[in-house]
Amino acid sequence: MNEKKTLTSRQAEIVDAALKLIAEQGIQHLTIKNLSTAIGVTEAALYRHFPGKTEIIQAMVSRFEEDVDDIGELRGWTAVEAALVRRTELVLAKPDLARVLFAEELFKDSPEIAQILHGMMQRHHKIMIRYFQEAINDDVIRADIPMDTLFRLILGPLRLLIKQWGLSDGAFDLRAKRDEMLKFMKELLAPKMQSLR
Amino acid sequence: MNEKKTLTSRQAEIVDAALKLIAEQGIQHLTIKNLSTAIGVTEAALYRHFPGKTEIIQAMVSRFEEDVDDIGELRGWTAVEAALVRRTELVLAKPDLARVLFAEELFKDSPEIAQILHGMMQRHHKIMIRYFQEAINDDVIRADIPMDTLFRLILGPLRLLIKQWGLSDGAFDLRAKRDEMLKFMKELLAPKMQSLR
DNA sequence: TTATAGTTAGTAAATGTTTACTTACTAAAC
DNA sequence: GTTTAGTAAGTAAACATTTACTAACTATAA
Repeated sequence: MNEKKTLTSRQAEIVDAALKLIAEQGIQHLTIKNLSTAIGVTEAALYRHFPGKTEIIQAMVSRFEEDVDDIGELRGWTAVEAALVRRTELVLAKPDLARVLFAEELFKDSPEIAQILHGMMQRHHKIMIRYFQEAINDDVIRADIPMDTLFRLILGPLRLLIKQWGLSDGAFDLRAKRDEMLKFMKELLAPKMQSLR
Repeated sequence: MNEKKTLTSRQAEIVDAALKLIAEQGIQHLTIKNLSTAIGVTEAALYRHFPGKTEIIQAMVSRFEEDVDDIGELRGWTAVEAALVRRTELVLAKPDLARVLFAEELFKDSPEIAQILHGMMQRHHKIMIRYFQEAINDDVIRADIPMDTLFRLILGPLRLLIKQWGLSDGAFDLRAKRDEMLKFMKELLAPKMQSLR
């Protein structure tokens, strides 16, 4: 559907700087001036690498997609856990990217970007629901919770955890809290009586 | 600590318009020009009522405080439920305000505003934790989940629910989904054996 | 009662700055 | 000797804010 847009090293550098700018100072400070001085060139130089600001933002958003999906061959609850782990590891590896990832409001302009994000969310939602269904079939989590509610009960806490971590500037151990959360989630969502099999 | 800043009717009108502008078009469109034309006056007229744009945003944020707190005489799990209900009702009653409420990133500028928001969040967190502790003492929810994790398990799903509702432009029944979520939350978080009492 | 002075809430026009973007030129690499 | 990646110096538009002025009230002193 979308062609892979391989970036030159300079383009990647620009996109990284843009990400960092937004993460640290908010989207209001993502200006051509700030971006160019962050890299150490003049404003005009950016236009050698991108046709305009919009395309820079687009390239930035597209970068999200690389990192989000793909859990390998896992399935069921194992896949759910792997997905949540993967997401927190992404946050730890690229905090700038992560801080922007959950801020869908930032891109109210430019319907193109909003649509990319929306598509990503839809896809993610679909995949997670599949894992949930498998986990239910495996009798690992209870079957009486509607899928959308289940999604919120699991992804909501994770998002809040990541947001708190970002706002606190990494003040607590994200991995530890994530593992703790996962442990309780699995226990809480387990079927009432695990007798029959 | 903070003096009550009673707004004139015109000031309130400006703040409302600002809120609406942000909710509908994002903070990028909150300009003096857009704001003034939304109200139907010239740009300069706004400066008769506020010293500058910063103060308008500040007044806007301050307005949140009125609506958030205060659950009355309730306590324990009842108070938790009431707090979550109150929040969704606020979203339903004032969608503009609500959509801005959860967008902390939008106010990275102006440390004053960030501090107001931070203070609000802290206070809210503290109150909720107190209710949780009461609910644990009442043997309504289990005692083995750390408070901060419990907070995320309960508030995370609510935030996600509201965010989804906002992004979907009110496409589903927020009250119904909230009640469903609350029902499952209470059941999931109940102590394992409710025998002794 | 009617001048006088002051306030309130507005305007039109101009300010200086910042925005994204362009043009013309240049040094070096292939 | 042409492509590549940069610069210096600009542009028009949008931005927040200021200025000088005005019309409609309001209180007060003659």
